[in-house]
Amino acid sequence: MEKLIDYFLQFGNLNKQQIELVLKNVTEVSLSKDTYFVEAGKPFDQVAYILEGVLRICYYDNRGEEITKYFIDENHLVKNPYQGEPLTEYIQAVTDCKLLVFSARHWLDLSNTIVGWEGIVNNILQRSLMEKLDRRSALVSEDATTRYLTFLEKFPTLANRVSLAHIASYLGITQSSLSRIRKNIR
Amino acid sequence: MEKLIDYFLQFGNLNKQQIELVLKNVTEVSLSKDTYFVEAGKPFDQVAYILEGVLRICYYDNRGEEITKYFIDENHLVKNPYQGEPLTEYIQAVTDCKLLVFSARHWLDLSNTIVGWEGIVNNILQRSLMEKLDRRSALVSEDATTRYLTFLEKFPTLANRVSLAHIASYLGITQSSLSRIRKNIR
DNA sequence: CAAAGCATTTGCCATTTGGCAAAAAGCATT
DNA sequence: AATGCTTTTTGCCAAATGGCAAATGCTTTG
Repeated sequence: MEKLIDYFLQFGNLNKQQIELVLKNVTEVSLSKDTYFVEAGKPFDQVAYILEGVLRICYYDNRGEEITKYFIDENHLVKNPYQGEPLTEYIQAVTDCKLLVFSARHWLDLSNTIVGWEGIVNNILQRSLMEKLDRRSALVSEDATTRYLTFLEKFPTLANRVSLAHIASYLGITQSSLSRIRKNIR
Repeated sequence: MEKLIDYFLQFGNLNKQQIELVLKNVTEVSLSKDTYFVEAGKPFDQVAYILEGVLRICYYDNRGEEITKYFIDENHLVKNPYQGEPLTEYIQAVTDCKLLVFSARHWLDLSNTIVGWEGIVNNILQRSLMEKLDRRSALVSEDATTRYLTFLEKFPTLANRVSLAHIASYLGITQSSLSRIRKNIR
């Protein structure tokens, strides 16, 4: 649980009481590999913090291809960017996961009780959105090999835990191309 | 100026006094085509609303290629996502522009005076970040022709106002490829 | 241990895109 | 109308990537 608090403290201050309140409002949840945490079209009002494991956000494009928009790994927050509206994408466990989950009600309690909570959270979300935007953006202008190399740099721990197919669908290349690229790199 | 207010009202309520305050804090600024509004490495603490024209956010990748991360056109807000820190990218006028600019001080005044201002603004920024992320993301898995076609759909008014080179650098393809694609589409 | 089921690699070939340089087209200025 | 400048289009060829199917490798399960 300490990880969770450390995480929030990076973005703002919390006193002891506030920290206790946060901890009181959270529940540990396990997800096994390949399970969907949330499905497109369904509400997603909880907020989750990843303790262990990797999630991916994905959707199907108009040709029916499954596309991974991004991965989220340990020590990151997962929250519906369009609060209150149903999710438009899937959130799937790529590995077995342990999450700390705030229910919608508990999260609301935090917002109402902790002065500055919204600010802290907005800060977190904005930064993580920027990061994702930057990563996705960079891919657009890179060739396939560079895409994979920067992926390795940015997510060194993911390469071994995530299937080729998922990585390929994140990088926007075919699985066989990715396989060939990996061969050529060594 | 009405546009500016309408824009904010989409995301939250403002009473007459608050609206007046917003209008009092804003200054009209003109930018001519190709001018940099802000340069990488410099502080960018103002907030701008585009009345007319198109800006682009761009940077140089490690091969020195200029990359357009996104375009921002009329009736959108431009703000440093990392408040207080210098900008890491360039903001350039792609056409002649008319902006409404809030200085850092004036913007702060609004935050301090208008209850809920931060909330409105966060809402705006979060949504626009999501939109950009979605657009950039989609490009990753599309082929060059599809990239251009979806660009046309999403920014129908931009195609005629922005140079081929800029569009190509946004789509992540070469200028000549783009030219060929346009030929094949008709 | 064998069989079944996935995940990954490979081969072969078609298609797409890039690189580079020249030509053509557009535009503004005189 | 002629000149110079920038943008866009083309041609030519090389390189990168995709599509598809078969082969190989790995893991799980009975």
